[in-house]
Amino acid sequence: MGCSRLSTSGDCCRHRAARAAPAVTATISRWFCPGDCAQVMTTNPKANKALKVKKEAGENAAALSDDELVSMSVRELNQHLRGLTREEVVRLKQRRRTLKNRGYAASCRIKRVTQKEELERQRVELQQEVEKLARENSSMRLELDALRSKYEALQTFARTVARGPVTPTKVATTSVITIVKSAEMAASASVPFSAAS
Amino acid sequence: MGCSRLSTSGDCCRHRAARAAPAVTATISRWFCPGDCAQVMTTNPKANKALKVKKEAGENAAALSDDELVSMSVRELNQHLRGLTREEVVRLKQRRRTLKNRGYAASCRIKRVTQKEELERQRVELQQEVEKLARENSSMRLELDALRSKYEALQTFARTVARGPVTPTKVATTSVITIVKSAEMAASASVPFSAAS
DNA sequence: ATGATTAGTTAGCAC
DNA sequence: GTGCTAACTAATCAT
Repeated sequence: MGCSRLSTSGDCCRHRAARAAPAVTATISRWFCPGDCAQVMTTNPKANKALKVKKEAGENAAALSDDELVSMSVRELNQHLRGLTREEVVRLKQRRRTLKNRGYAASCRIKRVTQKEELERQRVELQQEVEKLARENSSMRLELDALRSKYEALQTFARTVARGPVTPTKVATTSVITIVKSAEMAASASVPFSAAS
Repeated sequence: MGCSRLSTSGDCCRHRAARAAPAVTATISRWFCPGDCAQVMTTNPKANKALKVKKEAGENAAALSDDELVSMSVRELNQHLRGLTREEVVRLKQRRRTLKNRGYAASCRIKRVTQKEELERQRVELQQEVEKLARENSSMRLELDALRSKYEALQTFARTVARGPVTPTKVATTSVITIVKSAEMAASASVPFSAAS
C-alpha cells in the first residue's frame, strides 16, 4: 500500500513488519548483521545446485528471500543471475541494493542512538566526578582553615612562651628561635600539641 | 526519478531541492517555521478573491505552491476546496498532509542534531570543570601539606620553649640539638618566624 | 487535525 | 560495489 513504487526498483516492499515492538536491535539483527553480512547462505552448495536444476528445467530462479538475497556474496549472486533476462537481472540487483540500504539505514539509526546514549553516560560520569572533586575540595578547604587557625594560635602561644621566660637565660632562648627559622618546612608525624597541658 | 508514487498522495514530489548545502536550518526555514506556521498567506483576501474568480470561470484552483498550501489555515483551505472533485479534494488534502509531514520530519532532525550538540557542549563544559577542580584540589593539597609541616615544626619548637626555661642553660642546649636533627630535610621558605625580633 | 517519531526508500557522497 | 547519511514518505502514536 503505502510505498508503491513505479521506478527502477523491484518488489522488496515490506514496509513495517513489526512496528509495535520498540526493540529495534532485536528486530534488525534478524536480517542485518553490521560488519558481518553473508553468514547464513554463504556456503551451501546443495541449495545452489537445487536452484540450478530448477532454473534449467522450469521458469527461472526460485524467488529468493530477502534474507538470502541480502546476505549473498557477489559471486553467489552472479550464479543466481545466469539465465535471467537483462531486466530481471537489473531488478534483482536493484532489490539487493535496496535491501542492503535498508540494513544500512537501520545500523545508521542504531549508531545514532548508541552515540547519544554514550554521550549521556559520559555526562553522568563527569557530573559525578565533579561532585566528588567538589566535596574533596570543600572538605580540604575546611581542613585548611582549621589548620590555619590552629597554627596562628600556636604561633601566638609560642611567641608568648618565647618572650615570657626571657629573664632566666636570654642568649640561649635566642639561639633556639634562630634554628627554628630554618626548620619551618620540616616534615614530621602526627604529634599533637600537648605542651600547654 | 526516484520518488515516483502511485498511491493516494498527490503531486508534491520535489525530493531534494538543495542537497549539496549542509546548511539545513536555512533551507528548512524557508518553508517550515516550527511553532509558527501560516504566517505568509494567512491574511490575504485579494489573492483568495482572484482564485475564486478563476475557479468559477475556468477549470479549477490555480495550482497552489507548496509554500502556500502548507502555510494555509484550515478555513482558507476549505475556501480553495470549493468546486473541486471529491478526488481532487482528497488529493489536495493529502498533499497538504505530506508537506506538513515533510516539515515535521525536518524539525525532528534539527531537534535531534541540536540535542546532540548540546550534549557535546555539556561534556566539554564538564570536562573543563573537572580539570579546574582537580587543579584547585592539588594546589590545596600542597598548601595543606606545607602548612602541616610548618605547624609541626612550630609545635616542636613550642614544646621545647615551653619546657626549656625550666632548667635555664643546660636543657636549652639539648633542645637545640634535637630540633636540628629533625630539620635535616628542611627547605627554608619565605615565611619567617619572627618572634625573636 | 496537528505534531512528533520510526522505519523504509532514494539520492548522493566517499572509498 | 559497499557503506553511510540526509531528506522524504507513510504509518503510527499522542494530544
